[in-house]
Amino acid sequence: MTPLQKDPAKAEAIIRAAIQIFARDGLERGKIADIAKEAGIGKGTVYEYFSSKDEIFNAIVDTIMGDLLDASEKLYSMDLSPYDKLRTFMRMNTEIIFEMEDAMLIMTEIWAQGARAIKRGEHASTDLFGGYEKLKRIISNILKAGVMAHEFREMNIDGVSTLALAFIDGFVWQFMLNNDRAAFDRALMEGIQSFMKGLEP
Amino acid sequence: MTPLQKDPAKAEAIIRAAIQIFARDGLERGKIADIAKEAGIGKGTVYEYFSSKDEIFNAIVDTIMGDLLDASEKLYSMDLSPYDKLRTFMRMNTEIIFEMEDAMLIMTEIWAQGARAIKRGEHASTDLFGGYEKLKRIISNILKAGVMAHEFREMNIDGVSTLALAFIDGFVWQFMLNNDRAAFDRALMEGIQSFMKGLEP
DNA sequence: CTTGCCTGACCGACTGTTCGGTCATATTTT
DNA sequence: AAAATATGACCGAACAGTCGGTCAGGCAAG
Repeated sequence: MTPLQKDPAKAEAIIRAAIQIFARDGLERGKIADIAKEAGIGKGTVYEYFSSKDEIFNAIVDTIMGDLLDASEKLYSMDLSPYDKLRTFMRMNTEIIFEMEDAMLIMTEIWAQGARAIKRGEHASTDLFGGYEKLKRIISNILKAGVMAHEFREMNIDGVSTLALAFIDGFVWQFMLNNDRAAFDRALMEGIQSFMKGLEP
Repeated sequence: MTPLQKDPAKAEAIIRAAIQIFARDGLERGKIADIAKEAGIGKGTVYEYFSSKDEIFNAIVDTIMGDLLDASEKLYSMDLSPYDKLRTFMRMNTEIIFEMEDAMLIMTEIWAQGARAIKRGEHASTDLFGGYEKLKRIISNILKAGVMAHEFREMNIDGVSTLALAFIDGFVWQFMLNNDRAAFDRALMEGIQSFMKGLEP
């Protein structure tokens, strides 16, 4: 449904261009014409690959969330102690998202859009929330294993996994403004340390 | 500059209506006409009080941020131990924001808008970031006092205050989706506990 | 010739902002 | 007190600009 067969490389190019344009101009102000120009194709061609602007949003979410989930699942299946796994999860996801600055700006708007839709009783058109739930489940599993192994204290799993995701999300956001990579790394290290310390038995 | 003299009550009514409409439809899709209708006045009258849509955004930010800062500063000046002060700060702000659901949806979009502007080299038109800095400074001061009093461990103040704000922000966001107040309270309690534990000496 | 991708001019819907005019109220005049 | 006048808050029709999406024709490949 999303990227029709045809030339998959072109579909990807459109998505890349769309991420750039939407990050610069916002979801509403970002013009299809600009995306087409950025991708080096005609406006009409965009509609050969995506039937509407909304569908481009969807494709962006799928791409980004896919990347994030792939990395997380790969990490999850590695042979590490729960403690190290969680620590690495936090650091890795924060850094991945930080690098994807453009995408992050877009995801935020899409998230808000979805939240509004849900408030209205409709269901969000994108599957952003589903991806988020999957991430949360991975964290929950790591936490459970850690508690079982007495590496972490007893805890309300749901509360802490919420905290973990809040951490990642909020952290990146604050550093999106002042692109000081060194300060980011320093604060991230301190933040993760503090977070992990809060889980000790 | 913002609310002209005229009838201050009407300016407030416009802002209230605007928050409602923008939260429902988004910043771009939210129509001035709808705001006017919601406020029970004519479309043209809106422009007697605010010279543009952007200025309404500004007024919203000032209102919300003002409330948040007032509460925080009041708490800051209370006679409590740094530990209790921080604990209360976290809980209070999270709850205030949670209650202001509508405003939060809007702030997020405005934040993204500002981040894009900054990325482009312009400066954000709203003063959202300034308010955020003020909040951060309050937290930093509490933390410093706590370290001094040996209630908290030695730490990178900036990293932890970033973490604290990330906590509040991210936490509320996740619960905006499933309006389960009981679950929110449970997770919040666990989250704060975990956070505070991370700061112990 | 046929097929099918590609294109950009075009259409129509939408909405922020403007502006000339209305009218309730306040102020001045008689 | 009543009439005349002035004020400015209020209004919504009209304007002008913007864009998502369409489609008739171009072009390349087989």
